[in-house]
Amino acid sequence: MKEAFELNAQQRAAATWEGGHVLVLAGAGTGKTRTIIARAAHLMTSGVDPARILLLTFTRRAAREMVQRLTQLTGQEKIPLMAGTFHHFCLYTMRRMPRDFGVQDATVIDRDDQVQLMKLVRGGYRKKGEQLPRASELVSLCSYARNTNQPVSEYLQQHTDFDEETIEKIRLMARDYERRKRLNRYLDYDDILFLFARRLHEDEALKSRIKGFYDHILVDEMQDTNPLQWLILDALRDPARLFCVGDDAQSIYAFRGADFRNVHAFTERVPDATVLRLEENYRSTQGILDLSNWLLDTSPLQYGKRLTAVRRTVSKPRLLDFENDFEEARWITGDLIERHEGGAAWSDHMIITRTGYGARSLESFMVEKKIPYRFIGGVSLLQAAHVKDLLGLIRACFNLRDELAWARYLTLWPRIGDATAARLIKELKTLYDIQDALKMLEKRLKGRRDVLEGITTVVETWNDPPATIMKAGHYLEPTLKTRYSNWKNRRRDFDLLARLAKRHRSLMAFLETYTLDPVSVTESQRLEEDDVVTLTTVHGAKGTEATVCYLIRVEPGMYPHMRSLGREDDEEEERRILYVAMTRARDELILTRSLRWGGARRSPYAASVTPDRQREAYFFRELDDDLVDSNYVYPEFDDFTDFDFIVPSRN
DNA sequence: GAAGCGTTATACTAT
DNA sequence: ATAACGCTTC
Repeated sequence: MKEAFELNAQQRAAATWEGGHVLVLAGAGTGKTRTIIARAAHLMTSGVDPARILLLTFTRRAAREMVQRLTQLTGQEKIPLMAGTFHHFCLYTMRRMPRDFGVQDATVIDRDDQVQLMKLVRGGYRKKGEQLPRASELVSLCSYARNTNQPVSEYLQQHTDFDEETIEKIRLMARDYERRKRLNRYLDYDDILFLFARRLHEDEALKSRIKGFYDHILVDEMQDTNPLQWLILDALRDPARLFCVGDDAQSIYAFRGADFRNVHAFTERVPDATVLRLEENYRSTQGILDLSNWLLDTSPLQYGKRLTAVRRTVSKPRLLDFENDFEEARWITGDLIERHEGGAAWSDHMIITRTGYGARSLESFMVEKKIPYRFIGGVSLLQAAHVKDLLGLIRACFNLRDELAWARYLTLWPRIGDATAARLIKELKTLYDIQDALKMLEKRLKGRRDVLEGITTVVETWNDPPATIMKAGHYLEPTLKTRYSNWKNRRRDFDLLARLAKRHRSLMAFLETYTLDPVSVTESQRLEEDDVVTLTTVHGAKGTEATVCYLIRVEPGMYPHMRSLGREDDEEEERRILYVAMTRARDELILTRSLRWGGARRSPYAASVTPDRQREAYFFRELDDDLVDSNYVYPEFDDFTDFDFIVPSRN
């Protein structure tokens, strides 16, 4: 094996550490990924069987990338190392040990399904005119409590303003939600971690067996792990050694229960652990780091972090002001085209947005100017309405108790609404297999061959995922055509889906993969293309970098986002979000904004959070002029051609 | 009583 | 773009 790529002294010390547990504190751009890969390579050269190394990353994308780089580095074709997210690892292990966990034929549900299911539960609790949190908020609250491993009621009492009566109601709804999931044989994201962690902690023998699988556990993005994930790591360590890498200044998932005590309290929890640091930034120019350092310095918290560039180039970030978000989008797309014509690859450019919604005008310009891009964090392919219709049919055939899938499929047909569907679903839940279900539906829906034929179509092609999708899609076409006005565009997504399914042996495995690792519509369209611009949310940009980064809509109300205002911890997280965004850039960081409205417009929060309040909290309110090159970009003359009449002059 | 239709509110981050 | 809601029709 070739010796690992070049490492500096600190990186090498971490990668070749021979002692016990390690926490590596690694600032942005200090070669965190490189060090983890070098660590894995080092372990392999030292004779560790790669199958005994567990690599836990934050996204599946990160895992794929690391394994790919490790493959290149070691020159081996296939490395049998387990690499993936906590969720993947836990589910994989539970499926591999069916007798110990009993979740083998469960359906993994996404956020949308969680909310749908909660709606059904909530409906049973709401008396007319009564105020209850919306289903989506209930799901967030329950999910947060579970990820931080505390009872819902306790969490609500300590951290929210709900009155006792409402808290009790939410507690009961949370309980019913859990029951309903079990009855439907559903696993939501939280169940995957929770069930795994619970079994490890209640069954010593099982814990020992699973512990025996690994000697080394490498954890990326430790600052964004939550208490449930810590319980898992804690159960698996000793004799396995932990190698956790993180940066508290880049913690941006507190809303999901991430707890940076997993970093701060590491040495208390693991007394024999060593803390190592990576401090030299290889990614960015000093100008980009100066602005990033300044941002952390304005915090009341002490991050104790000052990034210093190894690179010599300085290049200050640019801060460009526009008349409005259309001018901003027009300029960025124009700049991209100019750079591309000048020989730069599309893929050298990344556009970073705080919210998916905030990038809408930009996206329309990208489409209009035909710039190839993929949107990380855009609407997931599996969540598009017509795709959910199709998957409803497929899922229903696989899991008779999947009530959301049945409801979706059955109500697709004329004269079948919520009430009829609910009656049928109740009966379906008492049956054992799809043949019984067909018999029952035949009896109940006399003369409705349309509804039944869809099911037989799926059952007949069950072992050929792309064929099932194409046949089912073809079958539903006449019905869906009447429901969606832009059917032609939507129809294409079925082909995309079939193409994606080709790589999978079973339909449910295929769906599960994309439920745990959602692909946006634009991503799936660009499967074979490498040279595309990346458009991403800040959260999606975590762990990545690009030569040129455009950070759009850096406006009051956006940084910090107005929804965070008034809650100190949330506002502080917004600072880290901006920090993460800025530190993605290698050579050029271009910040753009429009100050015309003095804050976000036409949003329900704009009414409760005044523009003044948004400006007051704005991170760039008192920006040091020396840190950026600022410009106001005037609209081009040609752009004023919208008038189709002449305003007469007065003289 | 259930289905279907038109109008209106809503939009932060995501495994 | 989609879900929720209220109202009309079957």
